[in-house]
Amino acid sequence: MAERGENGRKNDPQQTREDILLVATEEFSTHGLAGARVDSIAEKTRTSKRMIYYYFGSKEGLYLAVLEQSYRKIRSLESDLHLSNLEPEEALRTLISTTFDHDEANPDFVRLVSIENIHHAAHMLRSEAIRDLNVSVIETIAGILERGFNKGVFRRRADPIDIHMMISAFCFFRVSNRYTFGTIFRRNLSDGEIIERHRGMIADAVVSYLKS
Amino acid sequence: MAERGENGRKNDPQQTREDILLVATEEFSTHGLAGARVDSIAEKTRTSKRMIYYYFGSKEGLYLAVLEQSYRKIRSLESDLHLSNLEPEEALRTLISTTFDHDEANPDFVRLVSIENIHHAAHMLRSEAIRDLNVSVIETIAGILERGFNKGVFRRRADPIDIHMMISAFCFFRVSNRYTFGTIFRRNLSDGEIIERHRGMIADAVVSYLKS
DNA sequence: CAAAATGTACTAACTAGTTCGTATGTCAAG
DNA sequence: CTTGACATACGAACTAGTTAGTACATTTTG
Repeated sequence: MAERGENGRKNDPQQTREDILLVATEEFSTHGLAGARVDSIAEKTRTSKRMIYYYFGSKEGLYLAVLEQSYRKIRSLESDLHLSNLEPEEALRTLISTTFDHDEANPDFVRLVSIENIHHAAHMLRSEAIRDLNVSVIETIAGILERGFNKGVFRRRADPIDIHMMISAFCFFRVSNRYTFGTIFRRNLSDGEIIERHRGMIADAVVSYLKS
Repeated sequence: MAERGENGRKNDPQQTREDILLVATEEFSTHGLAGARVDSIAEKTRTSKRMIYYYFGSKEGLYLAVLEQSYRKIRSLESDLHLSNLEPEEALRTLISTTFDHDEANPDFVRLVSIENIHHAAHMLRSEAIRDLNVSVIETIAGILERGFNKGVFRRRADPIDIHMMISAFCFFRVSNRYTFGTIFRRNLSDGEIIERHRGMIADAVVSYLKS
């Protein structure tokens, strides 16, 4: 296949694309769409600006590709959790922990979503790939709520999308607003002890809400 | 004082400043710091770009002034609620409703905070005015939690900052992530019915958490 | 008059996107 | 298997348009 030449260049389109996307993700997530610099991305890449336009057409095209890739990553993680054989409360707690840990581990993703919201989700609207990832979580939650209610564990009939929002809000906010919140309240939300406490807190809150 | 001249110009520094700030708030909140255009702000103002630099020194200076003004507005609203003569649960529910309605009514503020987080709260750090607005809410919440626990209404001893975060997260997220969330789940979070449901939901969740 | 407030027109620097030319891979024909 | 033609992948340097910020002159106000 393609071996590393001594000095001469080596064609490796796959690698080039991925390299650009990786660098661009970082750039967009730390500077926003308008703040990101194509030249800056190009420099940090092992290829040139020419290639960015060759593969992605425009700065916006690149941004969209970055966004799509980020969403694609979650979708895959989300699927294989096998919660249906767990007790409702246990299943819910597991799902919450997973969401919590995902956001905590992927600040870039969180920041990109924030940025996309500033732009009124205009790019997301144009991407079918992104628009079609509603399914799994909501169905999973709906199933858990249903089982829990039937078993008498949950006394409240709640809307699964609302529950998902409640979970997302907490997990997302901790990461998205880490800096302003941390500054105002002099608290480091990346601190291990606080992470542990918060992970339990959101789970307890949701569960007690459903039980009340 | 200063009257509107027929055609000639009229000096009105106060008004000029405010006019610029108003326009700039809108511009920064919809385009972000880097995306905002000084020329665009100038055009929408009844004065010129020269004045922006005369009063605010630079684009960043203007951005900071916008941010400070936005924070100053909440601080004032927050103070006069007189919650200490209400029953703990009632006081908490009132506080939550207030936060909820504030965020719902001030999407510009929410967006500015999101933007500031993208910039790692770098500007906020440089503004003492903003850094010093931690006090009131936390003390208020601490008082409510204390009274509630002593009365036996709340069974859980919770950290007031954590509780504030939980409330903020929910209220903030509904506004900050309105577009992506709305797009993915085909749900309009500005819908009146949903607003009502969510306002009750976050209150119930926090209260049931504290009671559990 | 002096200081504060304002308008007009300009500039230096930056930045998204392009032009032009070159190297590399591949695949069919010899 | 080797040649050569064609498509794909790539680099360096350039450009046209934009944008933050300024120089200079003028008017208002106390």
